[in-house]
Amino acid sequence: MTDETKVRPRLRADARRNQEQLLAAARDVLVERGTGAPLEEVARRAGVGIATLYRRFPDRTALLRAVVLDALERTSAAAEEALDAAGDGLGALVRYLHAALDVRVSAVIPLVLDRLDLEDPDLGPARERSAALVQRLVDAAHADGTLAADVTFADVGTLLVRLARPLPGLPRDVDGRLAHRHLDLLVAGLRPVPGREPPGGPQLDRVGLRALRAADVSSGADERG
Amino acid sequence: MTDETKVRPRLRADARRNQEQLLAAARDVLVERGTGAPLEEVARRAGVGIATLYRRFPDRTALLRAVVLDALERTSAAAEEALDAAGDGLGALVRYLHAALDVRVSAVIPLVLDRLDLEDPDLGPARERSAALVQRLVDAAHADGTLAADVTFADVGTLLVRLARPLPGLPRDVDGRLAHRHLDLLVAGLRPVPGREPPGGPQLDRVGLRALRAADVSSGADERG
DNA sequence: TCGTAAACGGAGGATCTGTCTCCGCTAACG
DNA sequence: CGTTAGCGGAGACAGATCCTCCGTTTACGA
Repeated sequence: MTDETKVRPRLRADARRNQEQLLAAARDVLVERGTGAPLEEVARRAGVGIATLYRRFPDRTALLRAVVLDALERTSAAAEEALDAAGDGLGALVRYLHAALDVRVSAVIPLVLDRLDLEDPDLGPARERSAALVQRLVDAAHADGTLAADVTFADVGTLLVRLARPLPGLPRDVDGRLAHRHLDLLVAGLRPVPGREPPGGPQLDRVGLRALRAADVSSGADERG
Repeated sequence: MTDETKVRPRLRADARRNQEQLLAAARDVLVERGTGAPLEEVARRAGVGIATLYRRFPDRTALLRAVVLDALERTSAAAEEALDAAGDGLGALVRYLHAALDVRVSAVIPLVLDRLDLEDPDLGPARERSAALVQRLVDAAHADGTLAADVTFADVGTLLVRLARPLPGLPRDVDGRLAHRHLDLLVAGLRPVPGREPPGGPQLDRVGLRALRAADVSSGADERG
């Protein structure tokens, strides 16, 4: 096994370091500039030549896949942690949301929906797993009555996207802290409030949300703030 | 005066119509694709030839300016309406926020911060006026105790941006209705909640927010979802 | 109804932007 | 200290976008 792993997959130390920096840079650039961002920008932010990027990731799709996979793994880990932790259902959900905010890309997965085949053998299961974990968090919070019954999986997911996307024009650290702050504010709105009339608009579960996305073929998704 | 106005500024009926459609299309495209979006897309969505766009707006900057100016006027009007309406402070503020959501562009001003000089003779005052009106809404809501004291002008403004930016991958009408729904949910978090511990993160007023933006020179803002 | 000037649309050349490869140089690792 | 994995960046290529020019269409006053 030592031999086995040594044979080829073992990268030279600098190569491994560069690969990680590329992934991190790609994560940031993806969130800030969208899926169409110049790869040279990714390389620059990673402090690496453009050739090094292409050496590791043969094309844009490969890079995006790697970023998304990484993000899914991280958010799944965060969700599991939240499920294990003691506390009420909403507490766990919010704990997860805070963690997911830090993994900025988690929120960004919808951005790549139309560029990547999410049903492929790697991504599909990872995505499924992540979604199932969040679903469990939502269910648990519904079950113990700490999450309002009319707040759905889709609400949680899309609210996370809204919070996680960077606000243009703000320094990154301020933006990040504001996101957590706004999540704190939002929490009160997720609790059941006795007399409140239910929120309007589409009340979508996981399936409903996915169906809508599949249906939407139009509109190139690239943004350019 | 009839003569006066007739002399030149009077556009032919079709020209005026086209101009309005261009503005509307530009608004949408700007929000969805950012400031770098192809102008041909704007023309196409407006149902107009590219030459017509260039005839009305000599360059990208002129078009962006027109869009922003229009947005500022609309949101100012909405704010005034909200101030006039009966009801408590938070009610008025929320009423304004719902209206501003529909003028999607509110979300757009931060996008153009680095492309446009917001201090210029047209934009500066319009922006000032709009901000002052929102400030009054916030102050009034603080004054009558319906808005939590630790929720600031900057929170309101940036939350609006978060809500107004379209979620990629969703049909437009669903996206819009979800935004209103999420605003409904958020409202509970804006109310003063007796025992609650204050939200963390930067508590910025209008001046503080603007200062941060001015400081931030880096990062091209274009997105490409 | 008709004439005229305003307005329109879109083809297409110029330009800009980003992709991705090739190859000489650098530095890990044994 | 030699070998070779790995690096960086110039630059040819491809595609997208800009923006003008000009023949055609249309609003509107007479």
